[in-house]
Amino acid sequence: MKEFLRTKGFKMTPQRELIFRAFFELERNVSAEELYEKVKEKDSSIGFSTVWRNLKLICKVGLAQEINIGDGITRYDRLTKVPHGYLFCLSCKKTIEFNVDQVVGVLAQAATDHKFKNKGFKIEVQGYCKDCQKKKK
Amino acid sequence: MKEFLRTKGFKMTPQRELIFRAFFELERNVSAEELYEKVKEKDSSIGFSTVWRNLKLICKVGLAQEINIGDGITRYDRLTKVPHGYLFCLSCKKTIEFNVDQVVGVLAQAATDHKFKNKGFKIEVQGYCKDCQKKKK
DNA sequence: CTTTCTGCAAACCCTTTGCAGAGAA
DNA sequence: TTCTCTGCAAAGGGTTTGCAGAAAG
Repeated sequence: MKEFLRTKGFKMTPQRELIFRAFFELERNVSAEELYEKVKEKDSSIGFSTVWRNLKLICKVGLAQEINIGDGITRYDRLTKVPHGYLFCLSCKKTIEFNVDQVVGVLAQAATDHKFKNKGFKIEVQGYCKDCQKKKK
Repeated sequence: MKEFLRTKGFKMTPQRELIFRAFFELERNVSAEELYEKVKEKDSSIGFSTVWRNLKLICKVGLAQEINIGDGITRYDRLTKVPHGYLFCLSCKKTIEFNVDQVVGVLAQAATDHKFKNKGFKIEVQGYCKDCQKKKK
């Protein structure tokens, strides 16, 4: 990781490492605020902007992606295999990734049909996850 | 339209009518700010919050949908046939709708596979539209 | 009359940025 | 030493809301 960052022109610092670890250890997407809270448990002196800037950095080097459901909060999700869709739970805000191989072809075709230069997909299914459906009952 | 709103418990006013007209006459999505500018041309006394609240109202009654590409600006797009995908131009911010009949089945299946209660899709292809590609040259 | 709507101004709240000092390389 | 990084605090900037008066039904 340290090497990876170096090749991109960034340095490694204790805070950075802490933030990266916390982010990648989580199995769900997080907002800057959430990750900040999580990281503060281990280093209470860390600043919010440091977390925020590192989240942006993670996106910049291509390891995560911002997602936005329109509630005004930007969340960050790990970018693994590309591309993939999300099942976004409107209740707990967790995302479940799913394969979209069968879909991208259709979308790429739609882009081509309109002479549109494709730069990326965002495929989202909003609803309620298994767990949240149970809780509501 | 007036009748439609009445059945939902809302009143019709001159401002409301002006805003609705302006919104539906536009062929592209708009931000609250953009629609406000547009509406002010016809009635300069109208307030921004009136426009904003009516845009929310249009969404509430199911005639439009908020879209969000992550630039911090909420845009509103007419909801015609359902559902449909967007080609979203990162340069001019316009959206081009396209048919997603072939895709929704796959997404619905993904939802079912995860016991996820589907409440809506958001299918977006980000990139550059025909016109903006030309301008860049 | 009663309830919703409007316009203004201020409050909100998450996101960004400026800066000076600290820390990597 | 040089350049990036951090923490704090303040600025930004779109989104919401409170309120009193106006208007619809």
